[in-house]
Amino acid sequence: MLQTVQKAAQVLRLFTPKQPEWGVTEVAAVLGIPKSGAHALLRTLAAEGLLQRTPNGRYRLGWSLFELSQTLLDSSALLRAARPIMERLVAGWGETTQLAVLVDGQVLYVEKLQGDRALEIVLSGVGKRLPAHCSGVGKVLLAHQPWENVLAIVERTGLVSFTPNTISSVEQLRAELERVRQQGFAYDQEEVMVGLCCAAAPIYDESGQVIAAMSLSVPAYRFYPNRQRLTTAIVDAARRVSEELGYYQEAWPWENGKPSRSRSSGLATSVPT
Amino acid sequence: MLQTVQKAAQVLRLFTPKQPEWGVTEVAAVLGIPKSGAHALLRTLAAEGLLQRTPNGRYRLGWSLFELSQTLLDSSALLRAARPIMERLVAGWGETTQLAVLVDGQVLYVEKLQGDRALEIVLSGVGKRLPAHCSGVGKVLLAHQPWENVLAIVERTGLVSFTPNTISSVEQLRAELERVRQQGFAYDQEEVMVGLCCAAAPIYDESGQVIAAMSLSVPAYRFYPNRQRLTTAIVDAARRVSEELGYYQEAWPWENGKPSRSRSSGLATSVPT
DNA sequence: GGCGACCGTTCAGAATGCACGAACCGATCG
DNA sequence: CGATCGGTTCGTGCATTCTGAACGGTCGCC
Repeated sequence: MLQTVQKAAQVLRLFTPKQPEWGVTEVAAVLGIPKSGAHALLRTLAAEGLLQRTPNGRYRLGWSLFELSQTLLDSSALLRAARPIMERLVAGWGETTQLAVLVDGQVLYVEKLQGDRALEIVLSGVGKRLPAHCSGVGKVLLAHQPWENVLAIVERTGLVSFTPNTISSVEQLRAELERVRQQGFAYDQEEVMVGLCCAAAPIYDESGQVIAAMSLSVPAYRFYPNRQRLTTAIVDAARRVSEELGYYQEAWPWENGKPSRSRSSGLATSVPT
Repeated sequence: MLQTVQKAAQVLRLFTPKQPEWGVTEVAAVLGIPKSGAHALLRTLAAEGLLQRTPNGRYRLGWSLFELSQTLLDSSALLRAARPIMERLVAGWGETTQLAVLVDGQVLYVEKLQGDRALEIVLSGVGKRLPAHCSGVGKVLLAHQPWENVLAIVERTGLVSFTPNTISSVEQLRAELERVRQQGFAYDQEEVMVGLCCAAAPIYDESGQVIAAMSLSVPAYRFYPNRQRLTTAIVDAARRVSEELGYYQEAWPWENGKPSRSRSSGLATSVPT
């Protein structure tokens, strides 16, 4: 694990919408490294285009990151597969649908399509992160992680409470994740914001790994009466995306680890690399 | 210049739309480093979320890059300032307008608004790179670089010819950049694609540095009759963006280097090396 | 207007962490 | 069933990075 690269990545992660500009001294202070080291990191990253210098000698994120991100999106089967299905979902329900992945133990929202009946959800947004324990997509994603990973995440970030409904104990979380894994979907019942609910379902890639989660966000008063229909809608949509990605299940919510390969020999071999 | 970080950045740059997936052995071969080294780089980058693993053990770009890119866009005054002005430009002319920056000696397109009268320009596109010597925006950006930088870029990448009009000699380039710098705008007269022209102008930040370029792309048969009006339109639009960014010029296309602050002792003033 | 504090940058010595090649393991294909 | 290819691991020696102190420019305060 090359520590120099780790530190470089740490430096990149410092740059947030709230603090998009950093100086050598600040970085050194926050990371607890000597100024000269921080300087070397920043300077190298800037030379590589991952950072750029401001007129006053400080640093901001560089355009290379934009290029890399575009390459990622361009080559990402996930977004290509999910977008049209999300559009149909929004057209049918008029609610907001979101697509998210797990990054570093947190939920990263990758796509968000807003419906005409939808209320504006300010907390989540494309490119934004949220803790995983409180949202529908977060619980889906955590549920398909090894429990030891989940524990490590929780120990690192804690279980921040957004509303009285937010999961606040590890035991509660363990039970909830178990349920989510078995039933194949998750609810967020006003756990991140009072009055806001959502139903979320996992998206599998061709190897059976859960790589993303999709959700329909609905105001509470429209959620509870329609829970069943919402659930089937999001589960079905997520299943269609998974199939688009090359995941052909025999029995659906079954054995989260590696379902294919050994089960019925012929099937897994037909998957193109 | 931390070489480990340099190599990590090199690895990231390998991932392109054409080859979005790499294995350890390939990376080691292309970079000329031992497999174990490539493995360490890839593994670390993946652990940091800058790469992700595919089901078959190879590597693709990771979602962290998407997050960083969104942070960059969110905090970028350039795009915020340019977009509305580009929209008005498109509304007025019905032609395509583009915004580009210089990354690593090449033009990186950052925004592209297509007009209703416009022909589809396939070569350029958001997140795509092109050589700088052949496009309007590229010539504008090069013109405001120190000539030694330009030389280094040309020596590294050569002067690829797209059409008979493409600049193909260093002397030709030097003269053209000199003209562009003095007149404050550049034309691309079918230099990248036969039948396609554009007019481009520089965008300055508050310190007087050229940080981007804007262009109007027009089919040749509409370009030549309207060249004068196109020129004033794009120059004016770019000037408005610059002013939005805090650049208040006294006399406009004048003294490319560092106009404000100090006149005589001006060379080493703003950014120390 | 001059003094001081702050910040980015440079430098040289010291040890730590990376580079390297060989060996391991698992999958894939003939 | 064996051979080849790809990803992974491991231990050692050397070079690279880390460290802390000093430099020089800029800004703000007195």
